[in-house]
Amino acid sequence: MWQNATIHYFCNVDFQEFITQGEKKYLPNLSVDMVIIGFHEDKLKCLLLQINEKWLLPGGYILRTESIESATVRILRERTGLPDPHFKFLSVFGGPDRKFTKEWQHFLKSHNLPFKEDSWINDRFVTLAHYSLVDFEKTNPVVGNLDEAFAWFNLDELPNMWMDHKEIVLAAKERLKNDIQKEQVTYNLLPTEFTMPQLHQLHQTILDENLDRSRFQKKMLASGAFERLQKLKKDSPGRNPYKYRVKKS
Amino acid sequence: MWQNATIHYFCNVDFQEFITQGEKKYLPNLSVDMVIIGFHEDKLKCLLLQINEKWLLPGGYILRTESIESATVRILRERTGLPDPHFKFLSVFGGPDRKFTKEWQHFLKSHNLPFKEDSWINDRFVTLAHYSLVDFEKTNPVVGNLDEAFAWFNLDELPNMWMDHKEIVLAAKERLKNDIQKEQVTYNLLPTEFTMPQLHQLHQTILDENLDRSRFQKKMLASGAFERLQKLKKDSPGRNPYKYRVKKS
DNA sequence: ACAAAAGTGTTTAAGGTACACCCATGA
DNA sequence: TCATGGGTGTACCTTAAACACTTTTGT
Repeated sequence: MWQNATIHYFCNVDFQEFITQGEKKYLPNLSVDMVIIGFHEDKLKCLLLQINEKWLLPGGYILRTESIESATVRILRERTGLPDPHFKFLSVFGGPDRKFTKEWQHFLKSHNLPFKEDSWINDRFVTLAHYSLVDFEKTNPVVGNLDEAFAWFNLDELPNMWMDHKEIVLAAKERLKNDIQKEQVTYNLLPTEFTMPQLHQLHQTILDENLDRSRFQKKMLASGAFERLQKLKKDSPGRNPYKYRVKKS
Repeated sequence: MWQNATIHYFCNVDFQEFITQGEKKYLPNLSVDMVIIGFHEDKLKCLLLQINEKWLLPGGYILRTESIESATVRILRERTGLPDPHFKFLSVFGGPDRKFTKEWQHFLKSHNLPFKEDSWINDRFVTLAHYSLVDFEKTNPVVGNLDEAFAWFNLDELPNMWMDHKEIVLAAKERLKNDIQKEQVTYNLLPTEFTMPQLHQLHQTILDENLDRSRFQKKMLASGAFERLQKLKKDSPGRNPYKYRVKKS
């Protein structure tokens, strides 16, 4: 179901500081959540973190001194190890009942920590959801202070998740379908050197439909966005495909 | 430069309540701003409010008990009188220095009210910018408690505005260009019954380019989104155009 | 030799573009 | 009857779609 799940050794001291200092350090009632999407074995994968059985999106809060973009980059770097991660704004989620009171209560109980109803983390949160397309192979996920593990989930086999986090993932999935048609952004999901069959498969997976191989190739090449490199040596039967790279303009 | 400018009689009592109660009533550090766009005399117009010489977007704060959508609708209704206004999320603006300290200080000074540096309205604000397309003729703008006047400005002749509000308007203008191509949303800018030449002119104005008359008409009719009504009686020379209405499906 | 995989070509349909033509109306 | 504005038609080009064909590779 997931790979590279990592055990996390929870630190009470860090958490206490998070609770007591957070209210001053961060903008209240506002969070950033990241749908981090990778592509592996012909499937779209989403990076999730585990807290108390349930899973949630990587995310965080906005320092009073930083912009939303800075916060997003900071959070992404912390969780993926990527120095210059791709990301794009997705949507705002902010219903009046969007509170994580129960989740935090459960978490604190399981760690024998005192629960305070009026703590800032129990207040209503408006979240700025983003999505990030990453190269699965280059991504080295790291859990946060509170997380027990991380895992890559298939986008169509999501686990039990916090609050509306599953809804956010599905919104990102739909958004990708729209964005892929126009923007080059999608190539972040592949290594810098890739073959047309790989790109073809990626598009088919994202759009969840079969695309004519011939037309796809011609369309991509006609766009002029790629440069052809040497051929790839395969072990499997069949012709060796060319490798391509996104043209740097 | 503007029309229907309305004098506002400022009420100290209302403002005091706004300052003292606002911190409890509203989500802190978060606002909603609206780019309200109308179409009049072949020009796109934007509804702005005046406070102390400078102009700003209609906007407001989010009640702790309401969703962002509710807040947006509430603010729109208050300012336009429209019962069921169109709106669409535009973008988040939230740089670390996005504070209106100077503007409020100026405002308070001019009304002989005490200025408090640590008031919640002087803190950093992340704003959720939306745009709304309205029928110019049906819109009855109403100023807010603090505003001196309202006015419709041409989108390409914007006045001196608060902070990044001009940037937000220009973002909406660009966004319209993208949205008009796919969505029927744009017809909110016209009366329910309109002619093809009117729609043609609207599209040309939004896209800021000439569109082939013949092709435009055929494309619109081929979309099947419109139903033809009786002809319009004109006083000017030339053939009488048909009126159309968006098909209710 | 054969199957599998990758690359290219061909035919047809649909839609975009530019422009020409025709119709209705007021002065 | 002429200028003006509105509606429709046509020829040309580009792109989409479906499918066929060819080349390269491992077995």
